[in-house]
Amino acid sequence: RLGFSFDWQREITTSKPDYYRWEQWLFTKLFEKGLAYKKEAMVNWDPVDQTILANEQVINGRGWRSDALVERREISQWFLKITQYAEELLKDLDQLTGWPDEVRTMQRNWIGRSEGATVLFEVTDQSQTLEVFTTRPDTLMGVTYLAIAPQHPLAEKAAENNLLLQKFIAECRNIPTAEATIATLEKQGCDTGLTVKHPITGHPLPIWIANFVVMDYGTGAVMAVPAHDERDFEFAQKYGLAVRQVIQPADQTEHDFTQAAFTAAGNLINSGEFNGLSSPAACTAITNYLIKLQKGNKKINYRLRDWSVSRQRYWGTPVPIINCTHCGAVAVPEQQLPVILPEEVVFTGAASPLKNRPEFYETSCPKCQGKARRETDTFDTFIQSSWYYARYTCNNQDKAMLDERARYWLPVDQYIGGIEHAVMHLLYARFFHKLLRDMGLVNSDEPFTRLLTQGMVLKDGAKMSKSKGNTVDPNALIEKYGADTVRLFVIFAAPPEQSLEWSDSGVEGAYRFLKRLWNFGYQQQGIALHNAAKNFDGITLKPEYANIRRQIHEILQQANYDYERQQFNTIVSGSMKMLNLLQELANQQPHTTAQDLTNLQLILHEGFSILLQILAPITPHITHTLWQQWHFSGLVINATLPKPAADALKNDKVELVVQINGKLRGKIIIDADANEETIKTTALADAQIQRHLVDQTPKKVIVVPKKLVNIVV
RNA sequence: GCCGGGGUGGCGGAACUGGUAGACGCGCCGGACUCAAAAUCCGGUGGUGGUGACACCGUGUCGGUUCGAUUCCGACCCUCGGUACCA
Repeated sequence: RLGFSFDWQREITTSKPDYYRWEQWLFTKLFEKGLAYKKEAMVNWDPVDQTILANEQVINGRGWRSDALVERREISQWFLKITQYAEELLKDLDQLTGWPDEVRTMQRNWIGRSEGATVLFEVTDQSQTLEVFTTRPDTLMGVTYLAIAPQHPLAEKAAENNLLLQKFIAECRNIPTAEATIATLEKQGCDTGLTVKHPITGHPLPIWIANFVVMDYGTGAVMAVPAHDERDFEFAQKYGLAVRQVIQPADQTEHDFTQAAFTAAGNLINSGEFNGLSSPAACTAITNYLIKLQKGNKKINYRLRDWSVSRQRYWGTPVPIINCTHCGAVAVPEQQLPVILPEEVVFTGAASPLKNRPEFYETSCPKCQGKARRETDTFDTFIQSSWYYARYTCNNQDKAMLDERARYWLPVDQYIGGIEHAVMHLLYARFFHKLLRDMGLVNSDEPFTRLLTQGMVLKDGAKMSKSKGNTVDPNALIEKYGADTVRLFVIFAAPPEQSLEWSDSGVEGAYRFLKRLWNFGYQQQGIALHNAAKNFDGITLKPEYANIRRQIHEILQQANYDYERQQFNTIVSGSMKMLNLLQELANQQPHTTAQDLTNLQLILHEGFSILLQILAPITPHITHTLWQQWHFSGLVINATLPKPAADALKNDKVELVVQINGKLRGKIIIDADANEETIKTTALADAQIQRHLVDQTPKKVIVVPKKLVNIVV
């Protein structure tokens, strides 16, 4: 009813096997290529409800329903190797010029490429080493301790005969997995009693377990340089660990190391043979030295982690894997796909019902034919949203995931979605597109050429949602005001990227405008008959008419620009201005000479056609009817927005603002082609300006063509 | 915490590349029409002072650059989105 144009023949349902079978098929191919693999990962475990919780379901460290303290648990999960595409996902952001800059920046930061080095520390009295990654090898001589994650194998080993450590590690098990929680945690640590040897000096350094070191980033261990890293500094202050300065600020100023770390680059001191080197030079020198000692290497590290795609939930695409005690994880053969999710299941309240359903999980190994167990995990729903755009092109293809139609249509010209999808969904979709490309299913590098991220709809300051009960039913509004009013209001309320505050009185305003438009169209209909075949060739308008026609074309010019930059709300305000202008002009008709009436009506005729064309995409129904009533040719919906006429935009007089010291003090009207000297003289001679300049001598006069004159005194 | 937005009249918002702050609309005030109301039309509407011409202040806060800052720079406050199992 709102006049949207959906092609329902292309409808897809991601929860049906004819859709999800293809992502099962893709997964088995990725498994063969080594791009899908299994590893242990941390989840939030609710010990009372005996279930895995999403981060959203953990509130202040407790389960949202049971209120029990959440525990971390390590379980085996399926991952896709998105990190193998990290470099390309990063590099290709440069070619996405049709995307908002902030989205590209967020993705760049999310991928988080950093160049640095790995350093190996030998653990004293143990035949093992501890590897760390650092972006600041120049600070190596300032390392005073090492910090490892509570889940690090070395932490567990150190705790074997240490009750204090066991207690600390146990406490850390109650930290939820969300990054925001970990990052805002009070920093806490515990000395393991173990030490490592500094790779260059051989000095012993203590190893601490720290609650803020995460296993997922780098190696789960960091070298701490409290003098030159804020977090290390805070930790060292708290536990009385040494602070050793090795970087001197480049401007030779003294830094107070009792207050804060000095984190900028500088020149090396207290670093033996590396003294005097600048930070960048030292990074290279120290890394090379470590390479020579075989105690380190250059390394590019990414913040981006591999994508965990298994979920221990029932409603989803079953992971197409069979676990065999002899053969390990085996992909379900193509001819056995899809693995259909049973829909008649019994919910027990705890684990996924698939786990209680032997007829689902009991199967045989495709390789050795022995007894085997089917995976009961399902896919993350981000998988479904990562390729649906491609499936629209060939939703009825039952022999393949995609066909030549996908290669014909893709990439998507214009994609629209909420800003909340700026990173995850859009990064996963880009990743999937590259996977599909590498399998020959699509032939472009990126899925979406242009991206518009729209804002949320708010009511009474809060996000409009069913759960909050603050929704507005569009049907009631369409019933009362019609589809065009609803469309116009929504477009007029805010630019699409901004959130939109719903207001009922705003709807009234939109309705009023359309009524005025309709009335104008009806009252002035007679004009259409006499002007259909006419144009402005050879006609000279009197100045006030030329002025109105110029304003009409200026609005048209602005509308062209606004459609281009997708700022639709100002197109509506432009249309309102234009109707005001036309109305004003139409009201003059009874008081006009016969000679002028012809020209006046010609302007109205042209102006109304422009107005309808500007509005057509926003209010298609009313403009369609008015377009026909006025006998304009074809259908307005097929018309392309006209460009402004050069002769209409021409203006021989321009208004210039006159400022004194940047303050508005007057205005002058002057010939458009007046030279700078004339402009200056006219401005200074202006009575208004003269009054302000009493007893003051201008020092300088700045002329900005077509805009203003600023007199500096 | 970190990453990315946003903050302008009573309200939604406009101001394109540093150059007239508040377009357009809502609301409100006054008027016309009407027995009256609704609808419609006309006028006014950032604040303070002034009869007035006009002056001063004003774009989250504080500071800076500039002839000139909503726009650029620095610091901060508030708020929204994301933070890898909400999607």
